[in-house]
Amino acid sequence: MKQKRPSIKDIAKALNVSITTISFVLNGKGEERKISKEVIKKIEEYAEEINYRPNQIAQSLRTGKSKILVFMVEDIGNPFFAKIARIIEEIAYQKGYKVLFCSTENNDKRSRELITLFHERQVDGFIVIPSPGIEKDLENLIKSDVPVVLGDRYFEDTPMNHVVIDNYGASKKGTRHLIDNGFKNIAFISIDTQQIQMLDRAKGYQDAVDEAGLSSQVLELDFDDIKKQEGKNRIKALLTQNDTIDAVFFSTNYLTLTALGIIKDIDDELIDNMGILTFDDNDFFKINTPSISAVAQPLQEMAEEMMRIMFKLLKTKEKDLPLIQTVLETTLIPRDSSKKKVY
Amino acid sequence: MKQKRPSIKDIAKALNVSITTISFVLNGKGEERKISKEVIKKIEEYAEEINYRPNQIAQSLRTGKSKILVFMVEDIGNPFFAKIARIIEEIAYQKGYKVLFCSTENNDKRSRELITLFHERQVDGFIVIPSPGIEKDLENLIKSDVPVVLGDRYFEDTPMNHVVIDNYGASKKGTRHLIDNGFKNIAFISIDTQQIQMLDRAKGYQDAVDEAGLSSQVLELDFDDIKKQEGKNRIKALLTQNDTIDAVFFSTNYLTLTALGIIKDIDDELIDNMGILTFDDNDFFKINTPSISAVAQPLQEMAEEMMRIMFKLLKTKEKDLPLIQTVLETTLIPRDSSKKKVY
DNA sequence: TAATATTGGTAAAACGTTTTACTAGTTTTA
DNA sequence: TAAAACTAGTAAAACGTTTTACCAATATTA
Repeated sequence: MKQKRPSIKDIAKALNVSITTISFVLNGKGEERKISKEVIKKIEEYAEEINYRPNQIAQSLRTGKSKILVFMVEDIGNPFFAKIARIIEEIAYQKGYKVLFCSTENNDKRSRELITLFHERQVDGFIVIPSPGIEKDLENLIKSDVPVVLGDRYFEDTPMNHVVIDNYGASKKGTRHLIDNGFKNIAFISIDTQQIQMLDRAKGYQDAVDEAGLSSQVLELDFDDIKKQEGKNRIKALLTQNDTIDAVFFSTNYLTLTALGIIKDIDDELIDNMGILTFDDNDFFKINTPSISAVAQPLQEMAEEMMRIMFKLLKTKEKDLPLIQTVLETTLIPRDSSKKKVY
Repeated sequence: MKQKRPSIKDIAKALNVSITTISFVLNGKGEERKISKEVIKKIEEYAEEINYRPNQIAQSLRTGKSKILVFMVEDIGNPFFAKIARIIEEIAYQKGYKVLFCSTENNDKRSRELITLFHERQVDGFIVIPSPGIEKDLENLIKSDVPVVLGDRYFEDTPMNHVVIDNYGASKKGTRHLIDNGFKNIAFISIDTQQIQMLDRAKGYQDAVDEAGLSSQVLELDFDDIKKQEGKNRIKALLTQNDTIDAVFFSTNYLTLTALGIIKDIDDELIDNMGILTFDDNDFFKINTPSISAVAQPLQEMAEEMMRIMFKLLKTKEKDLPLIQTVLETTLIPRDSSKKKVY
């Protein structure tokens, strides 16, 4: 027999007190509301005894709060995001929040639908890796008092709370590393997008190359083409037609895997003779032969900082909290793929 | 100015009809309840015009349904689960459901807490990769009419809906593949657990080896030790102290990464001279040198089947639907790491 | 001693739906 | 032509909370 969960009403009936009193006591407002010690004790004990749990849906309906956060990423199947998700999940649960994950595919339409969907569902806050064109939608969200924290990138024209890495610096440092190790003709393979994180990475590369008096070589792929033949062909073309290129720097993790495959495909030796550096570390890079050098983002710190901001926003009622915009540092992990080549 | 979302009441006021009528119409019961065509049209048009969206929280409170599913896995940061999660998410959204992901760490206590938590939150269904000791908890869930679908493993003593792979067959096939390619002393590295999927895999290995008249060599690690030094040491010990081993078969993805690192560590040539096969494919195995052979699970199919069962359960009111227990086939992907070695 | 303040609560509205039970008027049936 | 059936709706309860506004009884103050 499926018996229903006890509600406040049941307690009221059993103890012969009003539901108001019970609600006050159970929300810790007993003292404040001058409820006597005995009544408080009685209620607390009974609630414990029958293992009473408030119905969160009812609470949500009444208060407008759901204790649910949403984490919007490009693709939850991408280990980079999955790892961050894991940390966010952990922190949220500790504070009594749950997290919904969703994948936007970096697609504005989809992002918009998801935002609307979750806003309607009264989620309490959005942590989002934004697709390029949802600036306005996020602005509206913020206007209607929903906490929003951006990760990985931000909008130059619309200041919001965010945590990002120093993309320019990281990219410059990475490029310099390749230069320092003797590479003279470094290609930069990236995504064709106006998103700030990619622009900054491109700029870091460009400046480092310029300062060293070397020439630059940039290939920008369409986001949707990466995994398709089209994208593969373009990478292959770059690497085969231009045989002066002696190193490549990949601007983001989902390029690297595809590209490594192509490099192996072209020529088994190529991977050993070419300098390789990638943004975003991955456990496999360590064990690959050659092991792949990477610019590692501080996943743990990023997640922690995003959540710190989120909870700050959730706690305060003030609308005009000063923006928090955190910039974290990356770690360059030099491995075999970017070692000086000796001939 | 934050203006509140229109509710049914607002429509009622504007059109001068009762909220009952509106509810009926908006739920497609207009005809059935004999509401006139004009009224239906009027309501639908107005709802459209003001972009009315029902408040799902209120709906949930009233109906007891939340349109939320939960997907419980060992670790959402593990690409194997993250990939499945992605597919499940996709299917769920198409049907108007949202998905909460959570990581159990294969820990019973944590799993139990999560189950309680979500049950209280009225999630509509559980898709779960169960930790070993939560049989009873899941049983209770099912008794209180909550749809449950297990994935990856099941409980022998308590039949539930599940979708798994043919672990025995897959493991046997994999072992045979190694044998066919000339390996004579194949070690099986696995997790020390009584969970059915692992037992079946061990058995498949054992039987294949026995049938070929070869000797077996099994190493079982503690789940919690894998990433710690303790686990690493034991793998290392096996591979170095016993130098007759010419191939290893890893029973699950999270072993493989660690172990490959160790193999590289022991001796740079070792990885080329030893046969390697692993359960669970990964994009990196393709591009590793040597590329790693794998027993690939049909992620897409698994997710689809779990969701098919879930929706079947959600749709029916009948308590005693016959159990659906699907067994899917794996694909052996032979790559360089399991090729015949020629000396 | 009359007005005021404090103590220890409670009643009822509200959040936004769904759904059951009802109704007044019209049409059909016998 | 009286009863039955249908049409086109509506009123109100219910889901389980939180919170505002109130109250009666006692204690304090002027």
